[in-house]
Amino acid sequence: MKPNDILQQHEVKKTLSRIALIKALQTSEQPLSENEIRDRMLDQYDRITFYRNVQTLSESGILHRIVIDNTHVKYALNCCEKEHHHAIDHVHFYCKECGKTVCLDEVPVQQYPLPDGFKLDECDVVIKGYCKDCPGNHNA
Amino acid sequence: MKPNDILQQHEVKKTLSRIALIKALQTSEQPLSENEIRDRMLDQYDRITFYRNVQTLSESGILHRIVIDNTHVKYALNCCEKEHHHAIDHVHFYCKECGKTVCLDEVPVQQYPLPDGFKLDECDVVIKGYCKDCPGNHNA
DNA sequence: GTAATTAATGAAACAATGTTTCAACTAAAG
DNA sequence: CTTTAGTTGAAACATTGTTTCATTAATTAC
Repeated sequence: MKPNDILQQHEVKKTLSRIALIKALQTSEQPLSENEIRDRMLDQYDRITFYRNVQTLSESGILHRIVIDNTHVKYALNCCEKEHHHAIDHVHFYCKECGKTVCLDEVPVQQYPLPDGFKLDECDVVIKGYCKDCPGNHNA
Repeated sequence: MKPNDILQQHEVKKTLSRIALIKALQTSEQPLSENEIRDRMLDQYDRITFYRNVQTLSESGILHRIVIDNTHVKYALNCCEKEHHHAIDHVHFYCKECGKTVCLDEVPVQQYPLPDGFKLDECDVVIKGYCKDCPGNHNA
C-alpha cells in the first residue's frame, strides 16, 4: 500500500516527512529502531519531527512502538489493516545478539488473570532470546 | 530478612549504600521507582552508585528491574529466595493512573511458541491498566 | 490557481535515565 | 594492622524523548 493512501485512509495530513517515515518502514520486514529509520530517511530525517510523527501516526493507528527495554525501542507499521494503537495484539521477539525484532502476529496473548477490581488496558509481551542466525544460540 | 544476611548469602560485599538500598525496597510491598528509592535512602543516595548497585545486586539475584516502558523502570527485591535475575518468572501489572506496580507472582507465564531455530531466554509480560483505587477504572 | 487557514516543521534548549573514567576510599582477608 | 581488591562519588558524557516558538507547508474556500 502506498504511503499516500495510508495517510489519507487514516485522515492525517500527507507531509513529506511522514511519507518518508512510512517508506522507510516499508523497506523492512521487521520493526526498525530510530537509527535504522534515520539511515533510511537520509536528509528527510529530523529527530524532533520523527518523534512527533511517531506519536501522531501511532495515535491514528498507522504504526506502533515496541518497547524492548528502557534503551531499545522499535517501530513498525501496523500490518494488514489491524489497527493496534499499542502493541496490544501480538507478541514480540527480540534477539539479544543481533537486535532483530519480530512481530509474532499469529501468536495470541494469554489472558492473564488480574486481582479483583483491576482493569486491563493493554498487555505487552516481549520474548528475548536468540534468533536462528545468531551464535548466542549455541553458547548458553 | 536482614539486608546484611541477604548480601552475605549472595556473596557480595556489605556496603552502606547496598544496605540502604535493600532497606529502602523493604519498606514497600510494591516495586519502587528510582525516585521513590532516593526519597527513602535520604543522604545515603547517590545516583551513580545506585545504578551500579542495581546492576551488581540484580546479577547476584538479590533484586530485579521491571521495565514498564522506556521511561518507567521499577526495582524490587526478589521475593522468597526465588532467584529470578531478570523478571522472567512473573507477570507485572502497572497502573496507568497512579503508577503502582504489582508483581503477580502467582500468575504463570504462558509458553509462547517461537519460530523454528529461535531460542527463548526470557519473557517479559507487562499488563497495563487501572488498579482498584484509581478512577481511570470508571472512565473508559 | 490563488488567498486564507490550520496544522506541521525544525531550531534551540531542556529533561530523564543511564554509563564511563579515574582518584579516593572502604570492606574483607591475612 | 596492613594489604588487596572491590566500591564509591565527582565530572563529564550518551541516548531517548519533550517543549516552546517562529517559520513553513498542506489543505480548504474562493
